[in-house]
Amino acid sequence: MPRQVAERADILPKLAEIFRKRGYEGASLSEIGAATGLGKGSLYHFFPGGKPEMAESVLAEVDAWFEGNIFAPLRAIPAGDAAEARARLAEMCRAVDAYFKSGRRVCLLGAFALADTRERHAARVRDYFRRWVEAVARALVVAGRAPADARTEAFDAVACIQGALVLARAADNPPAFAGALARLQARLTA
Amino acid sequence: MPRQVAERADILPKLAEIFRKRGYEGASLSEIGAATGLGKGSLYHFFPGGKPEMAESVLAEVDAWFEGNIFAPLRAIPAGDAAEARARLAEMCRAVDAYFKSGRRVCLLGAFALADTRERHAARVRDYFRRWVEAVARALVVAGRAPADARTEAFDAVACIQGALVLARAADNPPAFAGALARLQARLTA
DNA sequence: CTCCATATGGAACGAACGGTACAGTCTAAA
DNA sequence: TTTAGACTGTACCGTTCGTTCCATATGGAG
Repeated sequence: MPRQVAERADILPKLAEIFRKRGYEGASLSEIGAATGLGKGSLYHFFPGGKPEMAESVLAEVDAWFEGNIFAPLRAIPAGDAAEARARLAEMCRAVDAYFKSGRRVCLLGAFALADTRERHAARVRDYFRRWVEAVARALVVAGRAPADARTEAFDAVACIQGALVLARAADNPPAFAGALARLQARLTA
Repeated sequence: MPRQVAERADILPKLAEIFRKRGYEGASLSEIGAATGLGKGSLYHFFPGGKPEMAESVLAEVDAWFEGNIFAPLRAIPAGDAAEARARLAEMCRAVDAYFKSGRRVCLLGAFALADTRERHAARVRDYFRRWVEAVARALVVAGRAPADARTEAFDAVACIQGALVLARAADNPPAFAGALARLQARLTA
């Protein structure tokens, strides 16, 4: 194999960062080139499908991270182990706080859910949030909630996270996100 | 005065609708022209500042609507009248549900808080959410909460609304928004 | 009717867009 | 040392962007 100066995997985080900062439509190829340090030739070498493929790849990577680090651990809680369920829900809050850098980072899928790219990535965004809510609901059932209550509480929990991100970003007040997460953790593990 | 076929006030709702649907960067002048039924000449006649002025005017109008219909009523609750405070908090939930068309409409300021236009409209977005949270907190204090609790609960309430909008939009499931609002109302008026 | 400010559509503009083409650079294997 | 092919920068393409400009239409005031 010839040289491999840049890796697709190295580019994706930088791509994610610029899509977060500028949005899909707002991120121009020249900006992307500047942010990644890659010329258009390299960009189109790694992403022959152009900007749509870049965005899709970024979403897939973010989705995979959440699937592995957030959703799967919640789903894998042994039935009946309420204490473990509470522990993993608390761990979710910690991991979410870390991922979003305590409110300094925006949820790309949340932003794409609201903005112009809704149509384009609707299926992936829908699936991401569905799996998140279902994983939390599963954990809450193990923790002792009635299934119906667990579902609404899980919805409200994920909504709380997303809303706190919006408000923390709007107020430019990252600590507010951490505070909201702490209260959420208390509610979930009550 | 010569004819006035179109009014600035008539255009703003249509502008808001297209910014909601396509985002700031995604909404092109030709789309805006098609959506409003106005040529570029008319558009630039009403908004000499171009697209930035259009967005700013829309945000100002939305902000004014919330100020008059949501924030002010909450702020104006007579001190000590806990029952009235609960009633107006319930009325806020009803008005919010109506405004967002039960989850079929997106919060423009929330979307702008996350997306590419963050820098441009940061001050207005920050002020909007700050006034919202403070108004709810004021009502909660009158309803009997301790000031510190009222502040965090108000933050969580507005976050819940914004997050529910994100999730309802992502899942393409408007009723989920109404459900979240109903639960929020129950919590606030408890 | 004549004015004239207001309102309007659309042609035209430069700039920037996303995307393509390709010659050139470099490295690992032969 | 040669060579195949992964990588890279850049010039360039057609398109569309936001904006400007202007000829024209309109309707109340004089």
